[in-house]
Amino acid sequence: MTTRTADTDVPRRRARRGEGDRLREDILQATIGLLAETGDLDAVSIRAVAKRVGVTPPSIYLHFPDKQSLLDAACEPVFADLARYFAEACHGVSSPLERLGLMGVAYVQFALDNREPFRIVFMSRCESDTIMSMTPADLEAQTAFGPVIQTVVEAQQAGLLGAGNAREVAMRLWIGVHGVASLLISKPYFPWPPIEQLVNDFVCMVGLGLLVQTRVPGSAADKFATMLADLPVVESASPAGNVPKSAS
Amino acid sequence: MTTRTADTDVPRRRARRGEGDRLREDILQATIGLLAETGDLDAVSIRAVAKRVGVTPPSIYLHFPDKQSLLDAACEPVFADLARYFAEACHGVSSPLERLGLMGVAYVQFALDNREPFRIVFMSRCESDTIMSMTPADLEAQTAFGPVIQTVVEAQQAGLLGAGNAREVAMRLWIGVHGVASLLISKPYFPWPPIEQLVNDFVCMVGLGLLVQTRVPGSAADKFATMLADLPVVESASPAGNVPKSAS
DNA sequence: TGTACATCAGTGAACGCGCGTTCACTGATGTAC
DNA sequence: TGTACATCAGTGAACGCGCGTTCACTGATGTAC
Repeated sequence: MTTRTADTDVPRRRARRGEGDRLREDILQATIGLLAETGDLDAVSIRAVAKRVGVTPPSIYLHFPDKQSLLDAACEPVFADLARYFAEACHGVSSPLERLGLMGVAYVQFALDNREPFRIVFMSRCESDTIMSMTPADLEAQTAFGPVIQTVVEAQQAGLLGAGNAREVAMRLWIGVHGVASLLISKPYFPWPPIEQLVNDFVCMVGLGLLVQTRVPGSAADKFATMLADLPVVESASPAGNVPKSAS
Repeated sequence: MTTRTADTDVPRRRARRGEGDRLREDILQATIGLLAETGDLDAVSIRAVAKRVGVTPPSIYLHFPDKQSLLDAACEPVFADLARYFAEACHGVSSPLERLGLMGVAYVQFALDNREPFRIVFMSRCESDTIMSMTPADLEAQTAFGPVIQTVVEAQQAGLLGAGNAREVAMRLWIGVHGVASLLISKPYFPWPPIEQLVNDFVCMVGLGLLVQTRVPGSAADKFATMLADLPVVESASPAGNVPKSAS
């Protein structure tokens, strides 16, 4: 009745006819679980996954052609998951500027909640060929980057941010929060201040910088000089509230 | 006269008596070279290093007790190298604010010039025990983080930045440029704008954000509201010039 | 209701590989007499 | 000046390991008659 292997964590009931796909799902979950628990890509071997599922290594190959496909499949939902974090963070918030701040916080939260998938997808050099061969448009559509650009555009249209290349502005925002997320993941032992405060302060700083950068005319030198000498008056717009903190 | 191995890249002259340490240096250089050329930590095996030096694997053990020690030794100078980048970037620049911007640019440049060592030291999770067991003070002293904090303090004393926890301000700056550096390294294929422009724009944004954040009183919400409505006048100070660009 | 058979989920043993590391050794180099 | 010898840099073969993957197979499940 039960399938046994010496190396198995849990003896496993053989799937019934037509239920072969159950094992596929179990293998994926085991892979994700191993990634999360060990926090180490090298700890995820075909053998380790098989052992965790309670099955022999060759069984993996009934469902995935090779190891890379398995890893790809385990990381495949990561963009969709991130997009969900974004959507939830923005839910009911009308100010695009505030939404940008909340998305930044959500990005960090997502990274901390999904450390290894995040690490693999956002922090490792080698990617599956699919991502490397994407056009910029595909990238934006499939990597949760599109909503960020869209929100920047909305902020510009609302007069909250000055005009400018929305993609590049979005990249600056991404780059900033990526710094927070990746350092918190790779240097957890570093004597950081409390994470929430760190993230809020950082997002706030970036938001303020972006405001000045896009709205105050002139070169970087001009802006710094202006800021330091005597902050100038620019055409007014409605207040955006506390970007990183309060929702809705 | 020459030492030969089937697997050798270059036949190697045996060191004379008392010159045994020459091999040690060659092994280190080969390791660094392999890291840089392959861009892959996994490509650096004892065997690969030995082959590149033109020596058999056991010879490595005459100079390093194990593989980890070799990797540690190869990455050991990384902080000192970074500190040198910082020093060169700041040379002859009097404004602390401008120096901070130049250090940010230098951090990114350093990362791009030393991709694999940077990756290992700043982007990977596991560290040698020595770093993990350092006190915050040691960390600052030995990781080139100290000069950044020091420069923040100077900027505060000069009235360029508002008062506040200098360590935390320095961290925010580090986090920001780390986002640039790590994304450029791990996602080189991403359709970035020209790197110099990207870095300058980003550093400028962070610098401006920091100015507002530390100098304009009030909560984040207040500051955003103020910025958006009508930028306020704060006590003046001398202009800082174009932070990211001009040196000396 | 019983039986032969096709299907299919999964097994067990083995493959070749490259790895880090060990250990007994070799042979050139320098030194003492 | 010649020779025996100690030193020391480096070798060569082997170890055990875990890896990804292959392949012939087994045996439970469901179906046709």
